[in-house]
Amino acid sequence: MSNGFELPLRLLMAFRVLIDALHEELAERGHPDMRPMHGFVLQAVARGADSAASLGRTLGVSKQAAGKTIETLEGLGYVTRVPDPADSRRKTVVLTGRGTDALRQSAEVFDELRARWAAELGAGRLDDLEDTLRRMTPGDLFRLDVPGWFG
Amino acid sequence: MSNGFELPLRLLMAFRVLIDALHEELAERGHPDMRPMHGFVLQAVARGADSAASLGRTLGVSKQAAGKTIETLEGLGYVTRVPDPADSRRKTVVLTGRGTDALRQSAEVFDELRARWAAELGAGRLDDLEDTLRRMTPGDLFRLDVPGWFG
DNA sequence: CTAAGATAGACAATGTCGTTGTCCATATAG
DNA sequence: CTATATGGACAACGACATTGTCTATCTTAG
Repeated sequence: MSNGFELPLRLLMAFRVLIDALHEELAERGHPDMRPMHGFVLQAVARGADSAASLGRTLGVSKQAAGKTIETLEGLGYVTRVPDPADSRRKTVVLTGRGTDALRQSAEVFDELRARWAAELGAGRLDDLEDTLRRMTPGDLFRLDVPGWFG
Repeated sequence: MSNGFELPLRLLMAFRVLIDALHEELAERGHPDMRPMHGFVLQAVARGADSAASLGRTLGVSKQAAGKTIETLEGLGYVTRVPDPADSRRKTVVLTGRGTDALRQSAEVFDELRARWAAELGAGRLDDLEDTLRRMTPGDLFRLDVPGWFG
């Protein structure tokens, strides 16, 4: 195999390793129905994408698709929609207690996973890894338009 | 933002950076209709997943889904199906000239991208990155069952 | 103030891509 | 030879995205 092939695959697998571990752990902590996508969406909502239209823009999908995703999350109990008093067209998307819990738990698990990596690699090597990745990736971390990108 | 959140996102973005650059370059080299998925499938075919059923197993999807993917790739001219003389149920999937060209070009571009990273980071840091990733990811690189995994 | 345009969200039709179930032809094992 | 497993095609369905259209509402220009 050529050299260059390995790097992207390792990056993807490392991501998968973390995300799979996250969701295994989340399932045991009361969030068995969370999917990788949902974490992204909840993050986006928490960061201000609090309507179908703005969520769609943040995620790089149509507002209709964003609306359906919100419906799904609403069905799972992670968000609610409340009418916006200042603009009666809008329905503001709000994280429920369960939603904020999911985010808090995700953060905890990610911190634990990072600690596990630090223990295995040594803190220095992990810091180096993060520094290197920071140098090779765009600064704005939250371009979350991942959904259909791969197909 | 908590510390642990950053690592997985950076890993994913680094992967995206490479894959986007690859396909931008591939488009200019005569493969504008290649999608990220297609590279994975062609790889799998080249590595011996030469029937709908075995491709499905390798990719972690049903044989029907694999069959449709093969049809698509066939329509794009990357593979052909030839009857297997030893087993008249099977139709062996074979890379066309265009298919092998796509793989060769991908390898070239990945090598160039890796060289670009080496130039920017220094060869030592890039080697460190790859070593670190190798330590944290499974050995068998070609578990390519990526398709629906994210949903 | 009013008219024009932009925006939020709902609804419908459609496309893509995965799934399961069924079926037939063919290999393979007992 | 017979029973079972396998490869591939076809059909029905579901998840999830798309575009287009519609109404209600907000915002801006004149």
